[in-house]
Amino acid sequence: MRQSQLFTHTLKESPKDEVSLNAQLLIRGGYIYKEMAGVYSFLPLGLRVLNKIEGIIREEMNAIGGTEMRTSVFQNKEVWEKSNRWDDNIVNNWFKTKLKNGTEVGLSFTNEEAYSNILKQYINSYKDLPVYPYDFKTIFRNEARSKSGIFRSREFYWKALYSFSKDETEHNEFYEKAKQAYQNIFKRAGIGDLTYLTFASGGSFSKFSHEFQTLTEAGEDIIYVDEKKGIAVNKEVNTDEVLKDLGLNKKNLVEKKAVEVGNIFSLGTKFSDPFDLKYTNKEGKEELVVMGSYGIGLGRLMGTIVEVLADDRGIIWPETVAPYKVHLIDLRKKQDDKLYQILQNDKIEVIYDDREISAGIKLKDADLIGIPYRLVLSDKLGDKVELKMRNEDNIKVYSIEEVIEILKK
RNA sequence: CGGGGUGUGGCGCAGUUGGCUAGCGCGCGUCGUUUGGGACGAUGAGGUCGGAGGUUCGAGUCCUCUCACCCCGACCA
Repeated sequence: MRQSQLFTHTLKESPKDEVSLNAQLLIRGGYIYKEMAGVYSFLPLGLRVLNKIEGIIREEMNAIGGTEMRTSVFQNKEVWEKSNRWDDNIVNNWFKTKLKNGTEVGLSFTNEEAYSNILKQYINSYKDLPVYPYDFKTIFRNEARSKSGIFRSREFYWKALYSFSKDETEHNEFYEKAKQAYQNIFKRAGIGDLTYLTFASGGSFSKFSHEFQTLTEAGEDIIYVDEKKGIAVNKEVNTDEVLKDLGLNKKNLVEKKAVEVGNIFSLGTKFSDPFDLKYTNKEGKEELVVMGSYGIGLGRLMGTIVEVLADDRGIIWPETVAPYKVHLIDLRKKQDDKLYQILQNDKIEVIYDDREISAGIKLKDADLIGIPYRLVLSDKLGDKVELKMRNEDNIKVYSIEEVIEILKK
């Protein structure tokens, strides 16, 4: 990508209606555009990051047997009445609209009903289980108040997987796998060290649900972390009884603010029951399917990475989610695109700052945009090229051949 | 939904007890000089002050209504 072709440009100052660091940097860097409170469009750079995150999640979900599909955004009132979640008095954050003929439809705010309803048609026998369908899609929640930049928005892109298992044992087996997959995701996204498996309230079918909470002052949640054991409990379940259950000692817990980047929980038969989602077991008897739910908000994850890793000069993307691997900056009087072409031919993702503007602006922009490898071409370097990592201070000079070898790794 | 605050060129802001042609910085166009950390000079374009109504000789400034945005709280499958 030639930066001269990128229609976005950076902002020196933050828009006044954004207080949170994640939204400030993402807007200043040209990653997102605020449409209204709690609603953001993703610009070219932002979409690339979102796609990278999606790729990581997809790989991890597929690795544990997930099968990707796409549920509709419009939702059928009758389906939701089965689980008693259509009524606005019960679920207060629905967006609803009407067809021309007056039929009410809802806009997805979660996916349990859609999946339960669809899978009912395909699950008949124990031979059909277990299955793990999931999707990425935009969902809508009419939050009373959106806040914290892209942490809590009214429209957001998420991944939801639902597990359909024959019994508790089979469910628990998958649940543990999912837990591990989630940890892989956050590790690969560069926030593994700050993300804690956190015990939270479980609802009617299990003692606990599990949240993945990333430590940051920008978070909305309070958690209590046992750093040695590497786990945490959410404030909402931080009681003596729970701590005893988990074998945690109050003295080892530290109170922290955190943001929930993912959560998984066991649903038991909460949905299979109202949807009459049953299968016939080996003995010819009907049994209810045991379900689980596994969600991640991609925008929130993206915001969290920004929030946690940024420095005072801008964003610092981990290579795994960066929009490009390399930011090539040409400071020479006579610019040419030779190195850009070489990088392109070697399939190294590169954004090339070919703009005819001052060196200072290019360097400042590179820091703000936060791409991991920075290559600088300059008249004072001759045929050599300078390499600097966004998250390091030292600069090294290499020949073109050498730097290509490094970047190919 | 309760409380507090803010709306003035693309972005960030100033605008006094109502008074003349609404300013400043950044950004943008043109010319020239610059070229390793958001360069400098000259010159130019761009706003009708969130919206509607009202008071007044006169409203960015006062009043009423309204919309949007931000913060705190409540809420958060």
